[in-house]
Amino acid sequence: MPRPVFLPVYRRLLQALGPSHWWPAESPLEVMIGAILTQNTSWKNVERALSALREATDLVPERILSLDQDVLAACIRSSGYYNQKAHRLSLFLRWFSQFDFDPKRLGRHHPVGGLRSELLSLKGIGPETADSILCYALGLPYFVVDAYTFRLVDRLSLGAYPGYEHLRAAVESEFRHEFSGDRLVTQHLNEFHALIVRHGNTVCRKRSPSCGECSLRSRCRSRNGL
DNA sequence: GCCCAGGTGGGTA
DNA sequence: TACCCACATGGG
Repeated sequence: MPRPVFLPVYRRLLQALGPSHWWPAESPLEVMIGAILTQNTSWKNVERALSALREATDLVPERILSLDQDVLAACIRSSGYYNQKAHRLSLFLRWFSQFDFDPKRLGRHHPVGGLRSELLSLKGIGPETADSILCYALGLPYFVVDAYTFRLVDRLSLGAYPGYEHLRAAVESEFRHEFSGDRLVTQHLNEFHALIVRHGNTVCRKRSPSCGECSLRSRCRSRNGL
């Protein structure tokens, strides 16, 4: 096993920011819906959309599916790309209905790795959305790579990872080696992604020559945070 | 007015 | 494989 590069960053972020208790949602289904709505969109706008959708349907999946497409789109308008996302959300929920909207049943049904492939086969579910669902809704050991993660790897010169899957595999491999058991690995992968997002969109958002708040200060400089 | 935000899919060379 | 573009709102 080569020298770890992500674990030191993880520990510094955790020490600087404290635990995250992610994902910000009340149920696995809400995590799944939020994961679709937050595609290329700020979380603030997603919260508005979730509130409107909750108002209209109580986030009961059958009720969401019973809405007309244009009504659903109107509910989630604030999250942007509302026509596209209304369609994606319907496709996803229709697929999820075969498991009676039961996350546990969904987790049990598939062999290792099979569930991820099946999620990726759904229109509108790409790698980041799939891994968000796997990690934060289902509690499975997958690391979520996002724009912040690529930026962090770049700013801190953590190495060359050509593409999403390479970076995900590298982080997961390091964490699997460090922590034992899926439960613990999941917990730390969950926390690492959460810390990266929190660091990216709060602490280091401002255009400053260094980040005085976190332990990445010496290298933490960029157009946009990290 | 301009840039960006916890992406994804489709088209073209 | 590597780019390009559409999709769209709301905040700084």
